[in-house]
Amino acid sequence: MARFYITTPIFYVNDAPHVGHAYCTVNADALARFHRLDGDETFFLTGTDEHGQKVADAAEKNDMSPQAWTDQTSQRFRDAWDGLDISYDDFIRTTEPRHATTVQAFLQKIYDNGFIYKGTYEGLYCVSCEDYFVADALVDGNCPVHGRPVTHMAEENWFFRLSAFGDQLLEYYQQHPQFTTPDTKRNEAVSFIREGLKDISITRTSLSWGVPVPWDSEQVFYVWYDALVNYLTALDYGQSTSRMDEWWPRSHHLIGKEIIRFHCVWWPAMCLAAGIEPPAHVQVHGWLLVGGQKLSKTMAGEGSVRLSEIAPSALVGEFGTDPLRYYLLRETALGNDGDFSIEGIIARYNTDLANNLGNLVARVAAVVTSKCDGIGAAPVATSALATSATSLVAEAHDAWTTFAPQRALEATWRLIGAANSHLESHAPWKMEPGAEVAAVMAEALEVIRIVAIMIVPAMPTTAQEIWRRIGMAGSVADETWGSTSWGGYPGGHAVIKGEALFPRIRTDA
RNA sequence: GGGGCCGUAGCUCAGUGGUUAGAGCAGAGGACUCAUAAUCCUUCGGUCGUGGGUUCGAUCCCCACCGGCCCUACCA
Repeated sequence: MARFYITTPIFYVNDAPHVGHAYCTVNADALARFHRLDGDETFFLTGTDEHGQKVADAAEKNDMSPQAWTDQTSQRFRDAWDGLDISYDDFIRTTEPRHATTVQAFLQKIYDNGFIYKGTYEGLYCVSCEDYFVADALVDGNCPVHGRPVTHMAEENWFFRLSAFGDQLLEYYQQHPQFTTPDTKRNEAVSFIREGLKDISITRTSLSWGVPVPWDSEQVFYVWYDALVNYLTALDYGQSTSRMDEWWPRSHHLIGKEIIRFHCVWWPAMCLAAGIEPPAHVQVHGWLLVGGQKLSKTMAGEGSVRLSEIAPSALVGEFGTDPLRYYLLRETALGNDGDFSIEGIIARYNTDLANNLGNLVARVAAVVTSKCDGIGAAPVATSALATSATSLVAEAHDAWTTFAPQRALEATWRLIGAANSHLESHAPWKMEPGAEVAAVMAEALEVIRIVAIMIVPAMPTTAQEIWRRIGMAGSVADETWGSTSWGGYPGGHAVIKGEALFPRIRTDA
């Protein structure tokens, strides 16, 4: 049994869920749904990151306990994901007891292995940022963000001996060329390692909202060292080995490009230090940009649009869940930055969904109704359309398995185009009712059946509705990718002529 | 400051050391009328950021520059 374990980063609860979070999570979800469809046993993990000073402060400001605050803010992500049909198998919160247990077990192991030592952490600290800066990052000796003086701070912390892992990491990269994709991101990670790694402070004494260090009750783990471990918490690390054995070798982390260093350098080093294999694969994605602006809250944003303040629910309300999912998956190649715009969503919606897919389903249903008494027939075994379908299905499959939803959908839409073209060249609406028109429509219906299966990862609700309309029983999600083979449409079923799947959005107003 | 990524048709992007650089959308023309003024066919359109270099030959390799961006101890 093949397995597929996919994760998103856990999102910081102080942020409201926004389009950037949705982009990552929808991609992970589509990949998870594809692998389930393809017969893999699949485990899809997401969650929220809930420790750290900023969370503690926000809770205080809202006159709540940190736990109550995070209960509330974490829920916003679950709500957002419900609205986007995210099929996560587990939702982890770093404040859960199971997570503290795992973090402690994992870091205790690294400590026992001799890779953690006590040192003094000093640095230049900006009170406004609550953050440290290296001297080079300062502007005229002041904080680059606030332009205010920084203070020299020092505290005794526990350090992780990252410097000891440079060679091992490079070797790991060499032996696992697919560890980080795409290649450009892999190169970034490798060149960072080649520059030389410094030990890093992994604990803090100045706050209490964190996971306690098991061998030093005065300290808690710094949030990143707590957060990364979530990928193991969900596999019962430290409790039992069975889930680790099953899933960890098939792990895929989907992350944004800004956290490459944590996932592609620190995290594999920590795993090595703890005596486990690094994750199997880190897939890096880019950012959605609007007018060249990053989708982020920290943008100074002089008059710029801040898409980070657009809630996914607002877009779902306007365009629907499946169209938004489709747009996020189709518009941008995973790994590249992409443009985000309302105009872009509308363009995808109107051309791909309304004109191509929706209209195909509508015109086929109309002709079957008027010329075939509403009953579809089974397709012939071989034809030009069958040949295209077979090769496009293979192309889409290859794209999905290589983390390229954009290419997969592009291939899927070429098949939709082939069906529209097929109808044009045969003009069944000119034919008299009979075997000839039934045969033409049977091929079109077969393509629609295949497409319904192919879009399950991207648009699960639409897939099911199309499935129903061509008279298929049961749930399309229970099909397998293998059932996209030509010839599966049984014939003899009533085809349903329904409302437009995707009513065109008028923009001329 | 250091490291890295990117800059290809109006727009969004593919792409390769070698005859005429591709796709989708937008635009133009035609066909059709089953369908959501949808669809199908054809077509216009690029000195591949700038300047050098390597090469028989570069959009693709090297260097510099310009422009956009990411990382440089907690927001995809």
